[in-house]
Amino acid sequence: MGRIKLTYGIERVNMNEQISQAVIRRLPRYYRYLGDLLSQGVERISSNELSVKMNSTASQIRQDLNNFGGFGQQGYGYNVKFLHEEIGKILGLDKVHNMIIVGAGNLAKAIVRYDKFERLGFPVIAMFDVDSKLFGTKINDIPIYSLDELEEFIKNNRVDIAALTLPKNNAVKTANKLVSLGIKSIWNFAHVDLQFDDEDVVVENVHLSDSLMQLSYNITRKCNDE
Amino acid sequence: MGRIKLTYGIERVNMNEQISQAVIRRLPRYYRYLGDLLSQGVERISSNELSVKMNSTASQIRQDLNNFGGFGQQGYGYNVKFLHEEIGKILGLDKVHNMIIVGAGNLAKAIVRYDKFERLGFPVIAMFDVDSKLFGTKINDIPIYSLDELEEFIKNNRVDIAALTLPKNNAVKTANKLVSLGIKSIWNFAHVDLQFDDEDVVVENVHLSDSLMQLSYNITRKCNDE
DNA sequence: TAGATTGTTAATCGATTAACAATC
DNA sequence: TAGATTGTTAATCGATTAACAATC
Repeated sequence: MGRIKLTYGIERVNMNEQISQAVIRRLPRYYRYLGDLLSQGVERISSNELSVKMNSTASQIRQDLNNFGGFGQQGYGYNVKFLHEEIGKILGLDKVHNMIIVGAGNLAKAIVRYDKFERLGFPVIAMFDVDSKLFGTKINDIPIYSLDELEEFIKNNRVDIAALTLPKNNAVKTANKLVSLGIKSIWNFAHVDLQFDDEDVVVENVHLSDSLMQLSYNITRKCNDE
Repeated sequence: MGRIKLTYGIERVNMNEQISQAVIRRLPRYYRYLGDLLSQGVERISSNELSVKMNSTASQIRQDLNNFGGFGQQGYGYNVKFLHEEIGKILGLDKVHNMIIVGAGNLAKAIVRYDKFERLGFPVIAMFDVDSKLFGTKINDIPIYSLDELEEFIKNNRVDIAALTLPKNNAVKTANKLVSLGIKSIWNFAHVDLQFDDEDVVVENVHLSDSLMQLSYNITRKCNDE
């Protein structure tokens, strides 16, 4: 089911065509829902059934998926296991991405102790901080080094992602240092938008306080509605 | 500057008109940039100057702001302090929102220890967990109670927001319980999309692994580009 | 006043939804 | 085969950008 379409699908994929961020934002969500279906033992699903579960539309799901290829089969729908795997590949989850965390505070601790990321293929291999009291200690078996050791570490280890969990004022400086050392992707939790001239560097900004303010806006709006 | 327009602006505001989520998502960002300008001592700014700083367009900024009123002045631009305050009000930051955290794990610890949220008007007033070893202990002076005490606590204290930082499998059940106890807004970190029939309940889902997968997609895409 | 910049309308662009022929 | 459901084109909707008269 769908296997034969795979080759066809893959051939159709044109990674150079720009795919909208709106679509990309939805991919992890598809992945999650398909994972849930998989663990429930569901074998196949139609775009319509999935749209009901996801509070979306069948049209949107088919459009989104067809950006990457034809993963379904007329009259049948989509094979859950196959589609889950394919979206995983699109998201790069078939590869391991080594991660370091810069700034060994509470958020870093939360990330390193949360096994979900490791299971998805994003193991934390080291943490860095400026606080000398932390040097040599470990959290969840992951060592904390001095920021001064960053360069050497990056030389000797493959680092795919650097998570930045440090105060706003140090974030830009540290991010620039990371990029100058060859880091190509940054998962930024500092409350500042990072941007780089280098087109090769990708950044994902996570602003928890922005999220909280959005919630607050919606609370406020509800109160003012009749 | 702009003061006179204020009354006019406020009168124009129609909270019942639906404002798009795209606009709302940008509000905290405006608030942040204006806050930075404020602390830099900048007094006025034009939509064009701001658009350069924010990597946006002057048109979009003016359109966004005019959803809520006319905050600027022709020939002058926007008064930074005034606009910052006004956006703060729109976001509900002029009020205090008491927050509880359900699930006293590492992420909860990170939130409660991060003073930024308190400064924005979102103090954590209590935490709850199922682990009896934690009952009666405190983190950052905030007490941890048993989940069984939730009902009584909510009766005796004003709780505006409940942050959910617990495993996926307990999240839905706990969220339903919270809503049944009268909680109207949930900041959800569990890896599941929460939804409620009750229109009054607002939810903000924060999916860190979705964010990480988005980053991963962009890494993968870069590699495949020529 | 002249210059600058807003608020706002109109034009464009892109994303979502609808429809349906293709096909399993 | 008949029924179901995709892949894909066309229509619609909404969001962004451009333009400009209003006005400080």
